[in-house]
Amino acid sequence: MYNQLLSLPKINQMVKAGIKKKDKTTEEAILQVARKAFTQKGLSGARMQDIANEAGINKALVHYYFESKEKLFGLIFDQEFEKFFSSLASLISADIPLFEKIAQIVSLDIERLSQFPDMPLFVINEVSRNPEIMVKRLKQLQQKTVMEGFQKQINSEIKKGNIKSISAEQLLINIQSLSVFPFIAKPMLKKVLQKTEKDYQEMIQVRKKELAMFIINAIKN
Amino acid sequence: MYNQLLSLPKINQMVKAGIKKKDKTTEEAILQVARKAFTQKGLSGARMQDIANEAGINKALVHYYFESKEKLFGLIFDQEFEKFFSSLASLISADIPLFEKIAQIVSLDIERLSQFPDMPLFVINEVSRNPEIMVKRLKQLQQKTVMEGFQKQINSEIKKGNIKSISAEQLLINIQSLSVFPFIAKPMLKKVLQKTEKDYQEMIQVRKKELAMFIINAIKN
DNA sequence: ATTATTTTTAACCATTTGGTTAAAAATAAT
DNA sequence: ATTATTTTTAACCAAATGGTTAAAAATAAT
Repeated sequence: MYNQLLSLPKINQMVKAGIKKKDKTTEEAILQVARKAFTQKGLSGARMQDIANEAGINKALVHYYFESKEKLFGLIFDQEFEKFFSSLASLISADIPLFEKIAQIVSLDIERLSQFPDMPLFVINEVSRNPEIMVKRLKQLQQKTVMEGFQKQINSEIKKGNIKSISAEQLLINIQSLSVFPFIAKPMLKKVLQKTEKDYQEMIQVRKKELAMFIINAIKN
Repeated sequence: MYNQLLSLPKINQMVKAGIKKKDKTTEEAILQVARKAFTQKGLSGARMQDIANEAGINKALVHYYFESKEKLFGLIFDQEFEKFFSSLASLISADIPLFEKIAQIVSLDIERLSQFPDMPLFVINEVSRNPEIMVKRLKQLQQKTVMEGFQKQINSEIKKGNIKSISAEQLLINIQSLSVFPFIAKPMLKKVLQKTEKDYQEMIQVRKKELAMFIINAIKN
């Protein structure tokens, strides 16, 4: 890494991209095991040495590719944060009937959470530990417009007498609570409810079917 | 601490308790700052030196009173875990009408969570990191009987046609999700919804009023 | 007052941790 | 083939970390 400006693997590979097929294996192997380490153990719990070992490489190589633990963590966090909110904003803004929208949000949430079960606790944790981490990531996500649009849709349904009075915020928090919490609290709930992994996943599948109706019933007149 | 069997401060003070008024200040000061450190930073993020500093004492004194980081952590975890589940089990088993029970659970939850906002994320985190930690704590909590009783009450309401079909488990998960999640995700939700601390607390108060009705509406016929 | 006991501290210690360096190995460019 | 460049490693390093020890200070017992 003696040419700091031009030779950083990432920049280099970006430049090279398209010209020759990139050998991403090392860099991607690191990212893969780093994601696992950070999402499972958090920033302070993860160890650079463990990441190197599990990637089957020297620790210095991790620094060669990603400079510091914080930088590597930042990349992982960005990606997981993206997973948390991606497609949610556009769904909330979508021009579809409210009840259908609720069903789609729940469905999307549970699919996404089944695919990335460690993601929500990781994101919530690191934001709790360091709220500033969100600031730069939230810029493009123009939530104001999104929420205002959603509130309008809800107000319209209230006025029509289709649903009870509720704020867009509270409804959204309710939907996310009901979707996300069972994944965040999974290890605890598993023990408390004395469920096997299979049992728990079946329970989640039942939720996927019932949750939308539960929410719709809660607000409909 | 040269008399390992008899002189450990805790044992000693227990023996002395009642005879002369105990000077618990040091031990309690440690517990107080340790709770803050562990609940905010987790087991791996908390530092014994920080705990000593914030308690205004030498680090060796922390070990004198609590032996090791793990032991100290264990004490804190037990207490926070207790907060999480205490009074919930008895409320679930209480012989009161279902809708009233739901309202009381929600009310209890939100009061408890307002008082100990760091507790749920802490417990969930540490259980996620090390699920075995729950095993010993869960023995006395004979959940089976509790859940069976609750299911009977629900089945009875279903049979009477008062509520829609739902399992005790799913209903309980729903209640806890809706109560706990806004506290766990507070820093994130605060940023996303662009709320000040005051705004957020007001939002929680609104929830406290509306949540029980939301749940009851969701299940009632 | 003297002794025994408990509490507190300063100074250490071994290990872990994130990070660096210089050189070697592998690959690409000429 | 030779040189330049990139990738990888072994060996370090300084700081941090959980923990220990021996002695001092404070308190209690006699």
